[in-house]
Amino acid sequence: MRYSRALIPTVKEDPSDASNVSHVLLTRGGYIRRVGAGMYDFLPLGLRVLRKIEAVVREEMDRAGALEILMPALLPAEYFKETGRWDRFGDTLLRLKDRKGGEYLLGPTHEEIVTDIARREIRSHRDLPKNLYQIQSKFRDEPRPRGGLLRCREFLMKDAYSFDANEEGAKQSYELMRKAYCRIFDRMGLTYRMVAADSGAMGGSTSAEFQVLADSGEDAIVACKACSYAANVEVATVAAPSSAVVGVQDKRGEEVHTPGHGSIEDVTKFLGVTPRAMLKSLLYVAETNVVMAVVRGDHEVNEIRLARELGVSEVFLASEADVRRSTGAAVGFAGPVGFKGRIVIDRAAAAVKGAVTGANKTDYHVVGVEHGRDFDAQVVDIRLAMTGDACPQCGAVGGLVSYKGIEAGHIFILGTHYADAMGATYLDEAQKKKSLVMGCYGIGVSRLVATTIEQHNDENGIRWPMSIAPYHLHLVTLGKDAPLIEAAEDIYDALWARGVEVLWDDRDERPGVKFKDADLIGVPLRVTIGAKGLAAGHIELKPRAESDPKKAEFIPLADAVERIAAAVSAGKG
RNA sequence: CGGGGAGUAGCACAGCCUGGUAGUGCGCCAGCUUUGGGAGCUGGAUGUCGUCGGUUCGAAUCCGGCCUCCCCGACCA
Repeated sequence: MRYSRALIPTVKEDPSDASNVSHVLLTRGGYIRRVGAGMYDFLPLGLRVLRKIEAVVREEMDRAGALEILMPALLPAEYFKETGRWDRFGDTLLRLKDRKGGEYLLGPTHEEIVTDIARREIRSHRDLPKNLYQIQSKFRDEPRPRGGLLRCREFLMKDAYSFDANEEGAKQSYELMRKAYCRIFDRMGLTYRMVAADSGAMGGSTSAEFQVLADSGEDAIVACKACSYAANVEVATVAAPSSAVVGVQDKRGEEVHTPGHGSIEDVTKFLGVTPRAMLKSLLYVAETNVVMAVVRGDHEVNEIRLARELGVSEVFLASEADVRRSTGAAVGFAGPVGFKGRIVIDRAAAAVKGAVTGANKTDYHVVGVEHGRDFDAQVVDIRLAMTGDACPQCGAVGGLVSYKGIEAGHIFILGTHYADAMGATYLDEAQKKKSLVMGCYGIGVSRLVATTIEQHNDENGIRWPMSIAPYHLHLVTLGKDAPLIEAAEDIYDALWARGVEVLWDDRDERPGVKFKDADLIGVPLRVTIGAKGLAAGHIELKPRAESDPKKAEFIPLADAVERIAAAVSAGKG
């Protein structure tokens, strides 16, 4: 593609509405434009990247034996009513009506539709296993779209659904997908972790998230340095504390005046104790009851684990009014000693001797408190795992490390939930009717465009991995003399003939403009042809990853095509 | 849904407090000069000031309703 004929509207200034790197660079590099909240145009460059990612995903899905189909994005409501998700999905579902008042939705995911295919077309155990997938636009009325392509209301997703005769078969299908997913993310050059995750409300028995590590990620995960353990903090467990933390020993249950010091940070400074020696008491509303959750001062409550321990589906942090009502004190002064109500305490907090905690009296704390001696509470595992914690799997002390991740893929074994709800059955060898056992496997294709940039960028722009770059090579010509243009045309044609996708900046622009745009766009290899070099019989090759412009490699004109083609195929991996 | 912020030229923003008919930079167009890391000079084009209503002789500016967008939180296969 000749730049002069392309549509690559690069922008010098950061767009005002972009808050993360990928959104800024995709906009500045002329890849995407915002149409509305959570809706984007893919301009030519953006679409090329999207198609490259699709191609990688498609190749690996096909390699794993999955069969590509295409289901509609516009769906009749009846299918979602059949499984109850018409109601359960709530406001996230984009609903619409046709001229006759019939109810429809834009598909947020396609379990119902694919299960309908299965119940109509799969009848015998001989038809199994099957794995059907599609790459299709999905629609979700997100409460808050954000991050450019990272969280959209319309986005492109690859969703696959496996059908097996039994749980054992489903596990094999799941394992195939797990391997395919690893291949996909490896090929894209991403640094990621496969983590244990919350199976969600859909009743999945086995599931894993593929989290691409990036500081801008919305998900928190922990992984062990010493073994394979990795989990979303929502489900991560922590090895029980091996030794007690000792705080203030010479006092027992003494009240101290701590005027205006309600936060852990304030109190530790004011009293000269460490956060580890404090008990942080948080009040939660579980259904209609107020429950106190106590964790160590340097720990955070894992609300998902807390809800499970309490046997409810979710918990909410109590309002200021609820806190005052149940403790008789302002927020910041709650404590387990003398608290009237249910108390649960994290194992680590229960092991603190001589702790400092709130006195349930505004502006007062108690010093020298101990679980079991000064108050009673149910001991549970309710804290968020964090860097430095012991690994729950191998026990390595300080083995866990926290990361931020972007969820790029999620694989589940669903069991017979949908098959049961929709009557998707098959006949086994004994002619017995049985429910199909399903799995589902998603990859956020459009999200991956942004996710990759979150991991591959520098101060000058994007640095695409070769496998999904919009072009393999960015050819920059400096000058417009006939011999130079002819040399460029020869190389350009020869490279395309060799399968190298070349973007040729043939614009009548100053060198600085061309170099800046090249860095911003982020094509992995750059070749510069200048008058001086050409006179000396060479061109210049520089990888985008090399930030020092002086490190460019000079290549004799005669070897150029061969060398570049080799560099491209090497980069393709 | 709670809290905060913003809608003025293609983009980024100033002007608003203290009402008098719109400006800067980038980009765009033309010319001259320039040409290895976002050039210089000269000239030029471009605005329903988000929208509806109110106050006023007069509204980008003051007041009210609505819409949209962004950020933090909540939410989230």
